[in-house]
Amino acid sequence: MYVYEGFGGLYRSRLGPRLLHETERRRRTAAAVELPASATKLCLAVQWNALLRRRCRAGQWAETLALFRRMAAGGGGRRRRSPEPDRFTLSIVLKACGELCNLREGRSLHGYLLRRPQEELRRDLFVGAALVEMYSRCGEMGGAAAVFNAYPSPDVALWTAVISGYQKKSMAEEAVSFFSLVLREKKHLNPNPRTLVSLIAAVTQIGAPLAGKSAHCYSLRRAFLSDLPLSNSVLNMYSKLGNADYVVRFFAAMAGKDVISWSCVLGFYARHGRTAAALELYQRMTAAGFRPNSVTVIGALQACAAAAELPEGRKLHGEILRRGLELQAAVATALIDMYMKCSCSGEAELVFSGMPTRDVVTWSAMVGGYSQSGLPDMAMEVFRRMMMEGTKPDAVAMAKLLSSCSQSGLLRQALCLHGFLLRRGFHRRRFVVAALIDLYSKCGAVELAVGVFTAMREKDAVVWSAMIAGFGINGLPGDALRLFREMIRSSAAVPGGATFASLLSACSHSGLLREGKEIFEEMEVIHGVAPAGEHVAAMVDLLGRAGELPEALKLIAAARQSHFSHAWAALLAAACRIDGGAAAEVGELAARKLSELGADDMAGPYLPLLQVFAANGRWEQVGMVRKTVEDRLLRKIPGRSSIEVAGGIHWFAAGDQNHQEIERTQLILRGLGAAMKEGGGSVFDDAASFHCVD
DNA sequence: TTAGGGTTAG
Repeated sequence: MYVYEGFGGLYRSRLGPRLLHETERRRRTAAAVELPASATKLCLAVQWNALLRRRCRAGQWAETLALFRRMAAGGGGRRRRSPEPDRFTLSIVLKACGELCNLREGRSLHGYLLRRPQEELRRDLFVGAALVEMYSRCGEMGGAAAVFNAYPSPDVALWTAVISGYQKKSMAEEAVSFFSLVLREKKHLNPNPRTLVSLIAAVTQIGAPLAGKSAHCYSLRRAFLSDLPLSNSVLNMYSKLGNADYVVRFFAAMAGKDVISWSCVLGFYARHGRTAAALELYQRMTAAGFRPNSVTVIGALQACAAAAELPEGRKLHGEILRRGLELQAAVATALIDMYMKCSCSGEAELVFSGMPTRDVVTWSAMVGGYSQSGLPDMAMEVFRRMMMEGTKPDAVAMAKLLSSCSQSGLLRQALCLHGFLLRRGFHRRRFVVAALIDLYSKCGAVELAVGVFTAMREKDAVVWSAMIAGFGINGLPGDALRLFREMIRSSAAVPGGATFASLLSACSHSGLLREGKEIFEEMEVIHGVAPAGEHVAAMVDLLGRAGELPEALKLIAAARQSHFSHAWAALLAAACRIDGGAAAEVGELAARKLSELGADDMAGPYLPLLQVFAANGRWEQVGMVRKTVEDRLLRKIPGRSSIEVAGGIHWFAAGDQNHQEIERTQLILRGLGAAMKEGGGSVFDDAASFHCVD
């Protein structure tokens, strides 16, 4: 007797499946149907399994479990006779429990299994793997390891399942130690390519390149690298642990490559700013006949975004539309990000509005995009819309919003946001705290920034650097240097490039020449941070402000060529602040060097040069520079200042001669100050939060 | 079993 799902329900037939008519077969694959009680009493476990498997394959996990409950209850018929679940039943139902994160039902199945009299079922490694998978998916890794340990002779698949479970639950250290423990204790077990894939994924997560290399060597010795997923894992490991040489060599040596291998290297280039190499690889890949998928185009879009390569980005957009990849939220988000980074907010908005569904990542890309475009009000508006439409912000969205608000420098807004993130528990995330410290610092509320900094228990280099920078931008270089010393003395955080950039900038703005020189030397010699363009520029600025132009020139001569544009621009700016013929000559030299480097596409550097020539009465040169600016239609982005008064924001252009407006504002401020004194207003009501942009 | 969207400090 056979039981089939068919049109209108379930029916019995004495015919075997081969004799069923084709249309009947089609009906069987139709939507799942409710099981009629009368029909089920005759079912055997095999037949139940077929029904369970069908629901399982359709991803109908809840229905799978419901069906199993009916099976356990004897199908609900009069002669309640429940068939004995076999290894297939158990593994299907355990999978459903895992997918639904239903630990209770999974555990009860495990208990049921242990109570079964059949020894072979309890020793069945197939069921064991399903149990491990169920516990892993439910995040109950103790249970998964216990299943492994309970087996008298576990196999490599069971071992791999536990390692993979740990790794997928971001317990990479545990994955590696479980691998080592079993390798030591169970001599009969040898890792297979799958085991190594999970191990290498864990090693990559931890960021342990030595362990990664050793797994690579082991795979070589066992001749496992013909396994494409394994060699892709090794490639990914090298690409994440940042060794460009290994990535290129390993990729070149790979006998077989697939779209994953190509996408992995493409992503590596994009993440490391090697945008031309990334786009060239994309061309090579398509020329070699590989079809780019969503991951590939995301990598290529990231490269375009990093290089602000709008024409390439637009071409990719066309390709994405042709392949129908824009429906994937990840692809559309990468497109939005690319357009935003290429200063095309209009096109980003078009992509955004065409998306069928948006998640918090998409919204954050819009918030971040408007922030980068210098439109903090738009960023706030998008954030509000996101909240209105019921998408909850995550830590990244908060960090982006905070960083956007730091452009407006509105203390009241900062206080509101601080309250909001305290209520939602984001204050525990270090990168959010760093953004908050930065925000308070830019609002001029350095004491509030210090409060946030002090309250953070485990500070990383970013948090420390944010506070150091906060002191610097508030004209407190002594505090910045003191905090840096404290960071070195009392914390395990390692100062990075940005830490030193903040310190040098703090020294430069306050003219602390000796301290700046010490920091610059200490940076490379003691802390092993090679000076980047911004460090050289800050140092040139510091020397230039102190009038030590020859020393600044020496520093540039010793710098790497890639740092030249930063350095000459800094020297030009510095030279313009000094009177005298020597300064004018150095300024002229710097402008010429910038022109040779092709780094003079904005009018910015030319304007101070005009001042230098004018101050020295070199009118002929003034005329020449002016002509260059006019001929090349160069523009300078005008600076603006804002002042917050009683909730409203007043804007001024830099160098605004409209004294009446300024005086009026000052009057309002004075009036407000007096009113607040009378009313005993708190600092949080302070209307005089002042900020300069540019 | 392998790759993948928006992260923070100047």
